[in-house]
Formats: sequence, structure tokens, C-alpha cells
Amino acid sequence: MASLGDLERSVMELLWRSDASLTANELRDALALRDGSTGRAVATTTVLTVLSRLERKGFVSRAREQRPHRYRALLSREEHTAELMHEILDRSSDRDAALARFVGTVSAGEAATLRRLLDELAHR
Amino acid sequence: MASLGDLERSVMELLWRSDASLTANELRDALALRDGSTGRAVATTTVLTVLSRLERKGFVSRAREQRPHRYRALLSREEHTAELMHEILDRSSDRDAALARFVGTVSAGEAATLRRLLDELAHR
DNA sequence: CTGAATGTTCTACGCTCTGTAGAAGACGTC
DNA sequence: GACGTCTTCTACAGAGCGTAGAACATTCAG
Repeated sequence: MASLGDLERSVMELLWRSDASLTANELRDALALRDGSTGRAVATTTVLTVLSRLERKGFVSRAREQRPHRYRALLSREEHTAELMHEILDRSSDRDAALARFVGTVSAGEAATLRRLLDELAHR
Repeated sequence: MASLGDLERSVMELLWRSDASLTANELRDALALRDGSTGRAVATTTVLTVLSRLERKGFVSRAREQRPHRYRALLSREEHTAELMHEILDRSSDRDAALARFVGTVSAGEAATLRRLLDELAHR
């Protein structure tokens, strides 16, 4: 999976947060509002360029029928995160050893969550 | 954690595979040998530049006392993988949801491995 | 139907990262 | 102190990203 730049990531965050699809101008406004003064003030064309690149990279889809075009994330944030985790595991020569390290470093709460998830998985 | 380019990653792979620390020339030779014809033939200075950058990024340490300098990975490959997985989880707004997606997509064998690891964790 | 407003694509530029390596400098040895 | 070995300095090209104006396309009000 391709990696994301800062602005690309910000745009994806907004798309992930929004169930509905968004337009370039909505995204520009949301970027400007986010975090108040920290928020980026970017031109609409900038957002459109980023969206084109995100589309090319396979992160968003675009509804071309409507005007203005509406964009939405192809994967949910969680799916995206899960995919990245698998990708990283795939790069490791020994997946089990890497998993062991990972499990060894999760918090107690997360260990409990993992147990619960694995139980649910087993009982289905 | 900074990301790695192709050559940087190849060098890290070699350092991870080797318990001992290696010199720039050893790494150059290993790169040339690896995968036969696919192996990269790079100049020693290229390797040294990459090693300097890896040192700056905090991936390798260098023994400056000896000549030639010897380099070794600061983290094991598994530690590195585990760190990356945490980093990705940290970026997710809902770690539990992301974990759930992840667990939902692991193979049966890996699920079993995870259970075993969590059991060991509990009994210690 | 036409002009204005709105939206999209094209083009471009500067910055940073990475691969690449020669040139120049440092070091140890004979 | 000269020679070979090793390291640092400097440099450059290509790609990715943020940035956005200029040019083109579409829609809509009148």
C-alpha cells in the first residue's frame, strides 16, 4: 500500500470521520476549521490535487456523475489500519516471532481485548 | 519512527540477519551476492552514506573505535516490527476497533499463535 | 441563450528524501 | 613520510509531496 503525506493523511482522516462522501470545498473548509489556528488554510485546487493523487493511489473513490464531485474513502480507517499491520507482518521473515514481540508489548487492557476478540472468533 | 528506502531496508535486512556487527565493505559484498544477478552492485561510499543516514535515523549504531567501523542494528527485526505495529495502532483513533479488524483478518494458525502467546502472558 | 459563478484539470515549482558515487581528507602501516 | 585503506564531504538526479495559478468545463440565473 502506498504511503501518505501529511496533507493526504489529514484529508483521509476527514473522509474516515465522515460517513457521507465529501466535496473538495467541504474538505477545504474542514481543514481550515480543524484545530482552530493550527488548521491549514489551503486552496481548493490543492485539495483537488491531493484527492486526485489519493484516487490514483486507490485510497478514495470519486463520484464523477455529480457536480461537484464527491469523494469517499474506499477502506474504513480500521480496515486500513489492519491492512497496514498485515503489511508490516509480511515484511518480517518470522511472523510468529514478530507477533510474539507485539503481544509482549501490548498493555494489559489490550491483552484483555485481544483475548475477548479471539474468543468471539472461536465461538463463531 | 522514520521510514526506510529500498537500499536502506536491504542494509537493515542484512544487519538483522547477522548477529555480529558488519563493516561497510562486508555489507557491500553481501548486497552484491544477495539474489545473484538481482543483487545490487553498489560502491562502498554508497553503503557508507546509507549507513550514516541509518545512524542519524537511529536504526544502527557504529563502533567508531575500530577501523573499519562496524555497524549493528539497534533493534532486532522483531522489535522493529512490533514498534511499527504500535505506531500504526497509535494513529488509529480507536485502537480496539482497529485491533478487532486485525484479529478478524488473521489466519487460523495465527489466531492460535496469538492465543498461546496471550496464555503465556497471563501465566507469568 | 449568454454571461457569471462554480468546479476541475493542467502545469509547474520548490522542498525533502533517497540512491548514487567521485573528490577530498584522515588514518594506520611499513 | 608514502601508500593503501577507510571515512567524510559534496553533489546531483529522480521521485514524492505540498502548493497553487492558469486554463478549461460545467452549471445556473436571468
